Amino acid sequence: MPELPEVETMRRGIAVLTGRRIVDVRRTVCRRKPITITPRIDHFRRRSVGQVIDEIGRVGKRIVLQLGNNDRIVIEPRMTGLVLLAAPPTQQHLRFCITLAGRQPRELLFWDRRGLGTVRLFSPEEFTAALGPDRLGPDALQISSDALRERLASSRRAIKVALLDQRAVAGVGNLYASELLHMAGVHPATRCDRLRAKDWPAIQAAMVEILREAIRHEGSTLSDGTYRNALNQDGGYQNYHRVYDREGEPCTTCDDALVTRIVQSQRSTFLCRKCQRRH
DNA sequence: CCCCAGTCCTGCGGGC
DNA sequence: TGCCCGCAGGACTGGG
Repeated sequence: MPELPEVETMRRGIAVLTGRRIVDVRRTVCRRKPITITPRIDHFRRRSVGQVIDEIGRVGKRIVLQLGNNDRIVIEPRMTGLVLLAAPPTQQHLRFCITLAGRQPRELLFWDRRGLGTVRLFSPEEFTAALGPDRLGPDALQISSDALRERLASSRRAIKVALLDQRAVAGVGNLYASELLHMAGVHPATRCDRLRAKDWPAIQAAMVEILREAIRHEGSTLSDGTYRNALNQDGGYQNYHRVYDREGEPCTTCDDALVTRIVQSQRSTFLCRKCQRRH
């Protein structure tokens, strides 16, 4: 569930580790099927121990630790992964630990209940191959409305499905796609090639506003309680959701129609049929 | 090329 | 009450 706002909140939470030196990396004790860590842990350790974390960034829904030797550690939380400085929610789902030299906090933890997340160490070439412009579109907070239109306007896909395509634009996931299309007043099932010219700036502006607000509230912690910030605290944006997971409740904008749930590409989409007309 | 369905994995909640 | 199944939706793969 972590999308751009949750990953950005995690990134800010661990940014205090910038400049620190790695003294160990290890898989933690965990009886479950091990998560994907590449390369093998002994090679991972050999290449990363002794390196300084020069920069802690984000690419789409991934955390990137830039090391002094230009290698990068890329942490991908996927559905249930958390990046933590504090004690994890449970010990049994703790997957990976980076130990740092010097003062507290001394450990960067990766916790993942479902185990779909990954931790990878990339050379500059591997990084470009995996996360470069061929694989990932511009960041959702940076892309212009013209660039968004150019990347999507010829597609016959539904706009909501297209916004989840990380090659088109990076960072939007299932929750915020519904939220931003509600703010933009665009029906999620509208084919991209049938959107009107004014819809693209509306979608881009809503995307930036929704994502920024969600970051300000430190992301959304859903009822399953999985997402937490780096200190294992809940986010707050779930209290401001316009449509997501609110099926049958009145629309917060028109205060008239009820929020509807539809399924697109096997995923739930939420919308208000009055505020988001089809065309 | 474009797009969809299936897969990975776990925990929770609805239904019987 | 207890059990089982389906759903949650990140990214990737294979096939139409």
